[in-house]
Amino acid sequence: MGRFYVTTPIYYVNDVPHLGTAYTTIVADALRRFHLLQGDETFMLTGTDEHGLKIERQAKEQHLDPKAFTDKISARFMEAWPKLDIFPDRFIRTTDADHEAFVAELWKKIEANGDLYEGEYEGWYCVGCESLKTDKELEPGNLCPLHKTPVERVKEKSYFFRLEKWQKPLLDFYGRHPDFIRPESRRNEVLSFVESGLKDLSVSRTSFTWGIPVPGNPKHVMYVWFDALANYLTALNHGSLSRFWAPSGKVVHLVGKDILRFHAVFWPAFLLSAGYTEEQIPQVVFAHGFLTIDGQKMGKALRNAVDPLKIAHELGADVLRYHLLRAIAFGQDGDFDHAALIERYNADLGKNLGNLLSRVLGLCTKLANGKVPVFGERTALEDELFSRVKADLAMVRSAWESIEPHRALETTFAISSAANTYVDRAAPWAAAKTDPARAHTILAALLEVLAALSVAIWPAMPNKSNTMRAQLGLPPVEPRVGEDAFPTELGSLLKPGAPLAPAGPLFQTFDKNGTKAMVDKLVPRVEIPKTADNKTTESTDIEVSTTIAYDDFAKIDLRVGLVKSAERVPKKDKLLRLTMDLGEPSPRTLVAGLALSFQPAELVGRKVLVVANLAPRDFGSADFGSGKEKLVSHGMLLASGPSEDLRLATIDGDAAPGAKLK
RNA sequence: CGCGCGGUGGAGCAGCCUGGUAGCUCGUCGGGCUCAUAACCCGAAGGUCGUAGGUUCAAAUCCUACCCGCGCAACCA
Repeated sequence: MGRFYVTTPIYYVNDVPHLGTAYTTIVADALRRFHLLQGDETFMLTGTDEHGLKIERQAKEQHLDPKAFTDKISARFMEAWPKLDIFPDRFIRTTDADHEAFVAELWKKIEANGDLYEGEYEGWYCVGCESLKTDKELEPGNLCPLHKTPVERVKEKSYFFRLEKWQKPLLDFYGRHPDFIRPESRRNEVLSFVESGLKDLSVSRTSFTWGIPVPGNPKHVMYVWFDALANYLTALNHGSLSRFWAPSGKVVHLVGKDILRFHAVFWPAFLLSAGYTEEQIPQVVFAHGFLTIDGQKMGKALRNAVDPLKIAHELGADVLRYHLLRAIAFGQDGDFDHAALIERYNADLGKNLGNLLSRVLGLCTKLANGKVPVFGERTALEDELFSRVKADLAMVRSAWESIEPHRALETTFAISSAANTYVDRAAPWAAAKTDPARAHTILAALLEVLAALSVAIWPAMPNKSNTMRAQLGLPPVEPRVGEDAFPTELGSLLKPGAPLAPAGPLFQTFDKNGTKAMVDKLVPRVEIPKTADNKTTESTDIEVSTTIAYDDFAKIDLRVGLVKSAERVPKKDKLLRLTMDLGEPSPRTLVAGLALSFQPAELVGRKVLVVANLAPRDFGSADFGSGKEKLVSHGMLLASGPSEDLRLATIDGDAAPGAKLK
C-alpha cells in the first residue's frame, strides 16, 4: 500500500474544457482509481491557471474584471469533470488565497537561497506563450514559433531566477532518476535541451498587474509559470496532506508534450532551489501526445465543435473514457475517430464483454435458478482458464502501474475473449442435459471471471462496473485504504446461492443504421476549411467591401511594366524575383507569388500591370547562389486566380513600359 | 540543412526503451455452435515490419546512411 498523488495540468482559462483537456483528466482519474483499487491512499488534483497578461486582456475585451472573467471560465471546468465521473480531491485555482500565500512563501525561500536577482529584461515576449523568446527562436517577421503571432518588444525590470546554476544538478538528477521523464523519447528531448545550456529565467513582470505580487516588491507580479507550477504543492500544503508529496507519496504529473519543459526543467529547478532534496522532487512527469479528431488537427474550431460532454451524454461517460484510454497509446499522438469509437463500442463493449455477461447470466437463469451455482470439480478447462486469467490480471495490474492504460485495457478485454472461448469449449448448455453439476461448475467459473472483470474495468468505466456488479449480485466497488481489491485470485469472489439479477444489456450495440446515425450525430457539423479551399474562396470572393473616394484611387500609381528577367527564389516555392522596366531610368526589383503558375522564362518579355507606388515589402533574404541577398519587393504585380492557376492582368493592345493607367 | 510526426498483412493501430516464433481491432473467405446483444467460437487467405548497410548466435526492436509520406510554419504587396 502506498500513496499516490496524480495531477493534471491546471488548465488555462483562455479556453473551455475540450477533448484534449478531458483526455488528460480522464487518464488522471483512471490512474487514481486504479491506485484506489490497490488500497493506496490517493489524491487527485486538477484546476485552472488564471493569471497572466493574456487573461487580463481577454477579460478587458469582455469588459469584465479579471477575477469575474476567470470565475466564469473556471466554473466550466469545475462543472465538466463530474460529468465524466471524475472527482478530483481538490480543484485548485491559482487565484485561491492559499495558493497565492504559498507561492509567496516559495518565492521567499528561493530568494533567501540567493537564486533570485533583479535585472532588466529586454526582449521579445509572446502573449500566447506567456514567455520570453530569444532572437533565435523567433520566426521571420518576429513571429512566435508556436503561436505564429507577432511577439512584442518589452523592456522592463525583472527578477531573474538563476536557472543556469541548476543545469548541472538537473543533469545529475536526470541521470539518477531515469524514470523522471516519460516516455523515453521525451526524456531525450529534455536532456538535449538542458545540455545545450540553460539561461537565467525572467520570473516577474511589471507590465501588467494580473498576477501574484512579488513579496516585498509589489510593482512586480510573478511570471505565470512560477505561479502555476507551484499549485501542485499548494494543494498539499495543508496539515497532513503533505504526506502525499515525494518521497512518502508517489507524485505523477501528467502533462501535454507542449508544456513538458516547464515541468521537467523549471519545476525541479525551483524545487531544488527552494531547498527540496532530490528525493522530494516528483517521481514522474509523463508527457502525453496530442489528439487529432477524425484525422484533423484539433484547431480552435474543431476543439469547440467536439464536446466531450456531448459524447458522454449520448454514449455514457464510460464509453468516452474507455475509448480514449484504449484507442490511444498513452504518450503518443493519437487520433480520435468517431467511427472507430462506435466500432470499438460495438466490438469490445457490446459484443465481447456485454454479450458475455448476458449469455452467462441467461444460462444461470435457465440452469441454476438465477443463483450463483456451486463450484464443483475443476477440469483442465477451468485450470487453463483460471491460470490464463490470473496471468492476464497480473499484466493488467502492471500496465496500470506503469501508466499504460491502452495496454491495461487491451489485456482486460483479452480476458473477456478468453471467457467467451471457454464458454464455447465447455458448452454448459450441453452439459446441463447430462450432468447438471458440471454445468453449474462451468457457470460458477464464468461468474468468477466476470466478477474479476467487473473490478478490472472500474478504473476506466466506474459506472458500467457497478451496473455489471449489480447484475452479478455484487455491491458496487468501494475501495478501502489498505485493502488491495484488485483481483488476483479466482474461485471465491462470489458466494454460491447468492441471487443474480436478470440480465439486462450492459452495452446496447448499434446495428449498421444505428451506427451511422450515431456517427452523424457526433461528428461535428463544422466544415473544417482545408487550406487550399480556403484560399480559393478568398480569391474568388467578388463581394465589394467598401467604396473609396476617387482621390484615394488616384493615389494608386498603376503602370504597365515589362518583365526583363525572372527567376525562382530558392527555398520559397511560390516566389519569383522579377526585374521590371516601369519606364524609369533603371529597372526595379519585384517579388511576386507566381511560381506555382508560371515558369520564369515564359514571363520574360510580357507586359503586365503593376502597382508602382506600393510601399516596399521585405521578404527576408534568400541565397541565389552567391550568398544571402535581401529580398525586397518594390511594387505589386496584378493577377487573379488561385495561386496555382494565376492569370496575369495585362493591357489590351500595346503600351510602352511605364504607361500609366487611369 | 525551418520544426515535428510517421512508414508493421485490405483499413486503422500496438509492439521498438528492456533484441529471441509479428500482435490487436475491423474487413474478406470457409467452418462450428445455438446459451447470448443477427451474438460467440474455430480455421484460412493476406506481412521483404520503407530501403541499404552495420552490430549480434539472433534485429520490426540497437547503430549509420538514405528514400518516401504527413502535419505545422513560411512565401503569393
